[in-house]
Amino acid sequence: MSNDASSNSRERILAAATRLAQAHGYGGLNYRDLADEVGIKAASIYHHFESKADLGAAVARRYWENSAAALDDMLAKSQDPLRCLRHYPDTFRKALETGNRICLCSFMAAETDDLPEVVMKEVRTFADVNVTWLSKVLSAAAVVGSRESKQRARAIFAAIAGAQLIARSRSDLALYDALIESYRKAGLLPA
Amino acid sequence: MSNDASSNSRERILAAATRLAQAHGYGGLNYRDLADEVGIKAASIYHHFESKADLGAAVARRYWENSAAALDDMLAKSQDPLRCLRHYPDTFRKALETGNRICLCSFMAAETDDLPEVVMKEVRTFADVNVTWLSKVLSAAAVVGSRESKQRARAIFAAIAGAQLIARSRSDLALYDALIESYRKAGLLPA
DNA sequence: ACCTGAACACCGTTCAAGT
DNA sequence: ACCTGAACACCGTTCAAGT
Repeated sequence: MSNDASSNSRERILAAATRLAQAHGYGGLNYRDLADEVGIKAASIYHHFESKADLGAAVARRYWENSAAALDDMLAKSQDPLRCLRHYPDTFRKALETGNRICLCSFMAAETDDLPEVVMKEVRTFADVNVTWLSKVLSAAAVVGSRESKQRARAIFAAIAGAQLIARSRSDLALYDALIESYRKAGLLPA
Repeated sequence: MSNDASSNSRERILAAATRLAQAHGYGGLNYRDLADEVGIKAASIYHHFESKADLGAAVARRYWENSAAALDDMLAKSQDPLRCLRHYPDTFRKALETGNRICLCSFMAAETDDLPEVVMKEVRTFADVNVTWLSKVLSAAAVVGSRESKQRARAIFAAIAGAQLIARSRSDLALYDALIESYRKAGLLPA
């Protein structure tokens, strides 16, 4: 079984750490608050993760794996790349909806100077996953030519990360929606 | 005189704190490193700023005041709103050029949950200053109608903040330039 | 006024001892 | 196997006490 006591604790640590890091960053994530949420003591976390760097890397890896799966799932189910493209901003909206959080990797991108390399690597992969998916979908929907699709994918990803960041600073979900709408009007995102 | 020992210490603390916060955030800004850069002891900082919140607010206020002055100066000197709009991304590029730093207020926007209200207030003002200036210049250059200028201004500000954040995570100045170029191609920024 | 030593609270981490 | 109390070395923050 994968659902024995060990993997359950590990799962719950990962889930709580993800939530905390989306609100406070890697630096602001602390073992005592994390342990409190899971219902164990800080020292017990070391039974599941060798170090904070190890935990941070596992959290970020999990984050992009889930994102990649959700995006691929959306595309497989709808078979409509343009529709997928219209729904892409929703995945970032959810973080704001849930306690005004932001994308884990956006926060970690800001923390570049203080991030262990094992964590940084996963942050970069999150961006790669998003850009690769967007590029494929942009091409399939014929929004841009295949030669420009990666460029445009990067621009969309960066712009949405920025919109999420600014909306968080105002705790204003409507601002996020307005920014996405502006991107559509301006031509960055397909209407 | 404004250049006596007191104001010099204060100035040097502000300057060093700004640089540190652009790289490590408000949470990652620490008094010992800050004091080392200024050549005093950590406790001495409290003679110039009542608390870390007070210092953070002063730093952020200084930051948007300087930005507002620089933007107004650029517009007054060139008298060419379209030219100003083309140079706007350069002001964010400079932070990346200087030790891969990002906009102080972008980092602080991520830290929303852990920021004292006095600091948060200045962070919001930085965004307001930029959006107001962009809105005015967009209108003057007739890039968009005056009714849509504020919407577009917000979109440009958010997108550039995002581009800076992503470029930092890759330590890649060329990526920032490519993102700005993509924004122009897509129609978000005037070519 | 300007500065600092020293205390304080908190951090990630370790480890012997518990179940 | 999983967990914990207690301790460790360290660090950011604060304040009473110096000059």
